[in-house]
Amino acid sequence: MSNKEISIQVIRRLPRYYRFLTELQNDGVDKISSTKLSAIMNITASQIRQDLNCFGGFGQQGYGYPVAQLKEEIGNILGLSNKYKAILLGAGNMGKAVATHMDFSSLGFELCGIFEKSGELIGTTLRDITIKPDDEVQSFCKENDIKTAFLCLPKDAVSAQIDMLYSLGIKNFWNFSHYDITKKYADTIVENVHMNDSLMTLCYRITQNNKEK
Amino acid sequence: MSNKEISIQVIRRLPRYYRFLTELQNDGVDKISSTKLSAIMNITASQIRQDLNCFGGFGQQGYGYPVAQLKEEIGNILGLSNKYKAILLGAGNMGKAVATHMDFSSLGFELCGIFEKSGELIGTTLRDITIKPDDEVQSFCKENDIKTAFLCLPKDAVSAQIDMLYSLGIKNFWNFSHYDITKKYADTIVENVHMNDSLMTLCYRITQNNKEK
DNA sequence: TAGATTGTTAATCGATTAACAATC
DNA sequence: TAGATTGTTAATCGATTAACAATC
Repeated sequence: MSNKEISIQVIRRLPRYYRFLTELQNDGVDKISSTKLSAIMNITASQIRQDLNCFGGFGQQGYGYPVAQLKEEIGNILGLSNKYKAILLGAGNMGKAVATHMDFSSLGFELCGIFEKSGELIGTTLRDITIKPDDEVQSFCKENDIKTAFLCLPKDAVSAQIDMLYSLGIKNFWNFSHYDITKKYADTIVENVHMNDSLMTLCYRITQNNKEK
Repeated sequence: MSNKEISIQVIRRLPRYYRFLTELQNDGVDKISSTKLSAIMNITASQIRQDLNCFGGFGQQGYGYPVAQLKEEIGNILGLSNKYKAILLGAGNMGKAVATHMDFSSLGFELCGIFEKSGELIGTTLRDITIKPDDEVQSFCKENDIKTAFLCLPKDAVSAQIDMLYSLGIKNFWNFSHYDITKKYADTIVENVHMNDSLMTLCYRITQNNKEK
């Protein structure tokens, strides 16, 4: 397996390919050329071919790409058939949204536990998972060999918990806070969802657009 | 005002600058050099100077950048002091999280209305806003001159509503669905929050990391 | 075989980094 | 003035696009 580094730009496009291929599959399309796909996805055919060839030759000259197979290949590259055990910290509105919205099993994860700092939420359930108090995180992670945490906590709460999580061997994070995990622990894998940043960007673009008129 | 196009990469870094500057300000720091800031933010000093100079010379040779002033400048560039009126469609878990989590007024927006397709949520309140039924969207937007919508709906629901929203003159979207708004209406401004894609990327990186061992 | 479309190399474009003169 | 640090130009690096030979 040749492990030449794939750029993060390419990786971040894979989910989008996967999504469009799933749609094509559902529409009963069984092959597609890079040119046609490029029209659907609003990117260049060159980029599609370059992207896919980072991982191997999935197409067939003169024919195109087999939709179902390509989708599966991309799923494999992403590792979506894994069941990485994860816990969710924070069962507030964001945690609730994450727990209920995401189809973890088709995204490579299994949500095993949900934790809250205390209060009336403890003991209630989300998606058949009983919310536990924070002070059980440690024992739970050890027992269940948890390596991944979804952090739906405010920044300060993350800051207060991160050392404990790291010491438990949890090094993979899906982070909704603005706490900078990588800065403190360089050997972690962190995907951030920064909703504030996204909304600020929208604000900028609206503001610019208004100026141009 | 010279309007040479600023690259989206630069724009997407502005919220992060803003965040770090806010922190520095809270810590009572009143000036900072690009070199020191680069160490804190884990980027190069060159990039900081290049980024900031897209918008003007905010620094002072031999001294550095005044923290409070620079923060304010970036806030102005982003347009955070605007109060763009927006409605939220979808008061499910994600909509609830968005409505309660985000401090819209410091992000350039004002949340004016929340709408749900019907059911028991209608009439309840979120952040002092009474949730209204979908069929009032049209009249509400006209009365209140709404130009922006936050879409916390599943893809199919967006697909069913987008023409109506567009016809009302709503062209700015904060979109949590995987519906491709820009593809249908090219003259819209859309910021997507694709949580699935983010989690898939995390999955990929974990999978890669496991392989390397 | 002829036509189509990939895989892949080469050219272009743009973003990041380095260097340094300007200047506080 | 000397030291520090910006603003800005130049160099480098990497990503995207174009082109085309390989091949189904």
